[in-house]
Order: sequence, then C-alpha cells, then structure tokens
Amino acid sequence: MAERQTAPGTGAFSDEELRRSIEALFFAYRAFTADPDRILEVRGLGRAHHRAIHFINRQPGMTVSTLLFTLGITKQALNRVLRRLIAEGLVRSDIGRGDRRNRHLFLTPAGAALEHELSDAQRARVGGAFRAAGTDAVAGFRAVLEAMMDDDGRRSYAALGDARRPG
Amino acid sequence: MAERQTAPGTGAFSDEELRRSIEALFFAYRAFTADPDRILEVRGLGRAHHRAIHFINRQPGMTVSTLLFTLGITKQALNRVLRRLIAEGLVRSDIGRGDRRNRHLFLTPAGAALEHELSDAQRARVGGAFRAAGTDAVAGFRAVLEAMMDDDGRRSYAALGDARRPG
DNA sequence: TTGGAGTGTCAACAAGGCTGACGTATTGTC
DNA sequence: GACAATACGTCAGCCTTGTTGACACTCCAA
Repeated sequence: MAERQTAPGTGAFSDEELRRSIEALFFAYRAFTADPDRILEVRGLGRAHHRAIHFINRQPGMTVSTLLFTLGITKQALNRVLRRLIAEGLVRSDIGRGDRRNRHLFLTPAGAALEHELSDAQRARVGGAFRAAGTDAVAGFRAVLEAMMDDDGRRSYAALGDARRPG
Repeated sequence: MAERQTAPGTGAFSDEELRRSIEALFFAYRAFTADPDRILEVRGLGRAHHRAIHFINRQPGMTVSTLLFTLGITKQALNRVLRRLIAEGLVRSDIGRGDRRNRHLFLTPAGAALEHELSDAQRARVGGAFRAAGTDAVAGFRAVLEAMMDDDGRRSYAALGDARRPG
C-alpha cells in the first residue's frame, strides 16, 4: 500500500520526494544538534542538559512535572539531569509557595549565560539557513514542522507559545 | 552580539522567531522518529539499526566505510549494529570483487520488508504533513533543511542524490 | 484522617555513542 | 619480494541517557 509513484491528485508527493525529504531532515537535524554538543562537551554536559536548560529558560518557574511532560522522558531520567544542573549552579529549584510539593525551576545567572551561548550557536545555524532560503521558505518550513508533530508535541509546543503571550 | 530584536534588513529574523522554530524542529523530529521506534521496539532493534537499513536500501552495495561516513559514527559503533543485522538475516555483506578488502552491503528480502515497513510509517507522517502544509510549503521546507546541513551532511546528502541518478 | 499527587532517590538494565588497542586480509609501492 | 597502508572486524572499558520497579516523603483535598 501507499506505494504511489505518481501524484494521484493535488497535494500528493512521490515516494522518492518523501524519501529525499526524510534524508534532508536527518542530516539537517544532525547539524542542528552538533553545534550545541560541541559547547556542552567541554563542560561534560550532554544534549539532555541542553534541552532542560532551553525549556527552563523559555518558561521560568515551570514545575518539574511540566518539564517532564515537555521532554517526554521519565522522572528518573530528568532527575539525574536536574540534579547535575543544580549541583553545577546552573539551575535553581524553588519550593512552590502555593503548593509546597511543586518545585519551580529557574536558571541562575550562570545557567542563563550557558543558555545564551548554546542558543547563539543554534540560532546562528537556523538563522543562516533562513537567510539563505528566504522568507517564504521559512513560512513553509514552519508549516510543515507544525503539521508533522504528534499530539503530545503539539500540546507542549502550544503551551510554550501561550506562555510567551500572557493575559 | 546577535541579539537582534528587529530586522535590520532583508532576510533577518527575530530572536523569538528563531527560538520558536528551534522548538518546532525539536517536537517535529521527535514525532518523526517515534513512528519507526515503535516498529523497531517489538524486534528489539533501535534507531541505529533503522539508519543503517535506510542507507543500505538507498545505496545497495555501499561499502562499510561509505556507510560509516554517512552515519558519522565510529566503526566500532557501526560494527555492533551491522553484526546484529547480519545475524538476524536482514543484511548481507559481500566481499568486493575488485578490491577484496571492501565489504558491500545489501538488504536481504527480510531486510527489505522491514525497511518498507519503517519507511511506510515515516513517509505517512511526512507525507501527511506535506499534504497539510501544501506544495509551496514543502519547497520551503526542503530549502531550509538543505541550507541547514553542515559540510559533512551536505556531502553525504549529495552523494545519495547522485547515486539515484547514475550515468 | 486518609488517599493520592508531586517529587526525590536507589538499583539495575539497555541502547548506542566514544577511545584505545590489536588482529587479519588485501592491496599498492618501493 | 619486502613492507607500508587500507579496509574491516573485534575486544574491553567508559559515558550519556533512556527504561522499570520500588520506596519514602511532603502536602493537598475530600
């Protein structure tokens, strides 16, 4: 099934076109992660630490369970990452004032500095690709990515967007 | 540096737009890999096996070192993956006829069947996103991805494309 | 008061990267 | 013909980052 070689109608794509796009996504994503990986390596940190730092920066004060859902990993896996970030003075974990079971996560100044360094590298690559491809291409890029997410991803993505526009 | 809030000229993008795109890429890529992961899980295989199978399918007869360069991992890491795939009867390794030091890799019928299953799932998600976003968006998507690759990725990506158009 | 939610942590395990070192064909070169 | 280089395989050990299962603690809400 689904072995269409030619387009049966509007909006269909050839097998070869899809395979080529899958490869493009693979190689592009690899480059996308390679830049921050190099920065993290000198500190002995990994991609998991980067992801935690990124989302804590985007939503300061977010709880552990929100971060858990956003990352889509288990609490044990996240805990190991957070413990390290807190021990290195990059992240601060505050007990909730309303509900004291909750931990609210913030970047320390050192954490914010690292976030900035990582983000600069990643934005440089993405921004460079955007400038090379042009404004129209960027709109298409975003549209395809958003259509490609699964429900969990879409929920997290939307929640992050909402948090940027409070009220 | 590089903290531009407004567009200084044509083809510049806001900090927020870049950060949002980075998140979109993260969530989309996670969905993109989740589908094949589910299929592989029941066989006890992982993402690394998928990647090897994908590229062997795209370039039947490719040598071990070519695959090594394409994947960007060490020969020890690849060897572990290949050994498993050969043991399970999914991949065949033929001694080179010209240079007997080379090993040429092929999918067996069972390997091709698995490749098809994995590829169907991945093409379904990418194809669905393409149809939802439209033809113009797809062109932009590809343009951005290709501009985002690093040199190694671009080389591998180009080599795969050339191999599809022999002569 | 009690159940359950949110969190932290221990242990054990697996995938899949890495480096270093070594062995073995095979090929090309002096 | 001797020897270096290439292509590949493999062993051993290490790391990150994911998993399950189990347990303890704090605290909120019914």
